[in-house]
Amino acid sequence: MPKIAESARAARRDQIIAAGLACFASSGYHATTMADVAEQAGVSKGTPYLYFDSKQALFLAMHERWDCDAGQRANAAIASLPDRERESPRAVLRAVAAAVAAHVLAESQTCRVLMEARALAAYEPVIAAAVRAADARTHEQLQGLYAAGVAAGEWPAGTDPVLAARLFSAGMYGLMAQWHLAPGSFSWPDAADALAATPVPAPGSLPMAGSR
Amino acid sequence: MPKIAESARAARRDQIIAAGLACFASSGYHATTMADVAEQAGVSKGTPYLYFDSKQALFLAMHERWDCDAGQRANAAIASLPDRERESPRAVLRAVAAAVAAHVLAESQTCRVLMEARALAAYEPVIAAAVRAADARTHEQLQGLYAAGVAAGEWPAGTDPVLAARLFSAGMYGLMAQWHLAPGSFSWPDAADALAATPVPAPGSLPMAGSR
DNA sequence: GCAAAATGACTGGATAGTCAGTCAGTAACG
DNA sequence: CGTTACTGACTGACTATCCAGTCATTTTGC
Repeated sequence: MPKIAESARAARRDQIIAAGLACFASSGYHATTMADVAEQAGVSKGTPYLYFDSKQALFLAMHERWDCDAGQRANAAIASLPDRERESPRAVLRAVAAAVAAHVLAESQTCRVLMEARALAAYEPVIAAAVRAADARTHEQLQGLYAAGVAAGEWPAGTDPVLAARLFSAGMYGLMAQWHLAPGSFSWPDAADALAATPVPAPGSLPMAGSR
Repeated sequence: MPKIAESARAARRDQIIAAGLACFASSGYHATTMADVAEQAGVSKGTPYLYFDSKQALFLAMHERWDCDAGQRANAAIASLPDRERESPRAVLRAVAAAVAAHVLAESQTCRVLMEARALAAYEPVIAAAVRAADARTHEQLQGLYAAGVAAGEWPAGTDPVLAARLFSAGMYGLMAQWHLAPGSFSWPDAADALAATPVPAPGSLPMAGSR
């Protein structure tokens, strides 16, 4: 019944996603027209709608793809660690940070889309849901790492894994934003590694600063 | 010769900026029309163009306004510290972090606009320039604080003030992004304070993690 | 040969920015 | 002081353009 092989259909879908990636990354979501995407993909204006219900649906598909991609990279980085280091949550976290840094350097297009998704999330509930879901998964893994690290004595006792994970992901995201604003203005690997290695004080562990 | 007093003109300008803030914060830059802004301000569709050349110019004016506001808040927070603490760079940094946290909680509208400006900066060179300029100023102050803190022994010797400042601002920005994505999901004051109190390892101070 | 895939002209709606005209406030003049 | 001439702040209908999504038609794969 398939007019074209399943694989051909998937390939065309990928082709459109790739075109969307190129367009959205170089011009942003709003400045990109579906006609741009179609032209970039070398198909007619109607074809993308045979694979995606709407511009937003195409964007969401791309976001999902990036998410899978980044997760695979991180997992590959963990898998490639020597056994000895894979036992150390801190070493794992640093490997993940390094993998993300490498990913940002190698795949700036997909990162642009990730950043844009976050921006769009502020006003588009559907995109917000997708971003939140991706965030929740990342967060869970990070919390697990920090919790294990605290248990192993690699971070100070009393460190709050939830807060630590939040600060780590916030820092990575902020670094990405800075990188896109001023590419090359700092060393990604150094910054990412510093973030992964930084101990996070438990809240209240230091006396509250003065008035305010 | 002006038909209206200079003060009246400034008031009208402010009125339009305020309307823009409300509209851009609630709907975002692209979804907000100049007609929306005009209606919100209670003026006709042509009036905003008597005060701003374009939609983008209006947005830039708002961004500048926020920037001044935030800087003033931070300076006020520093000024209100007891003398003893004002001598301590770390205490100053924590006060600034607390001020920013308070600002985010009290003025979520302006923060939304700041976030959006960063997102727009990816594809709008004029906005990018404005954001970069604001960033550079912030960064300079933070670096000064960290440098003074290292000199005073409040951060570990060898801490790189530039990297530390970058990680702090990245963290604050990332926290803002998380807050907008899931408001109320964490304690801003705690997170901001942890960020300000965190020591940042010098790059290379720890052995590089595994392969890659 | 037929059904699905692809096409591309088309539509309906939206919007940034313009401009000819209105009107309120000011000043100059008698 | 009252009238008139003038100025520029303000208005809102208008235009030129753009674009997401549709659909009748053609092409293609099986």
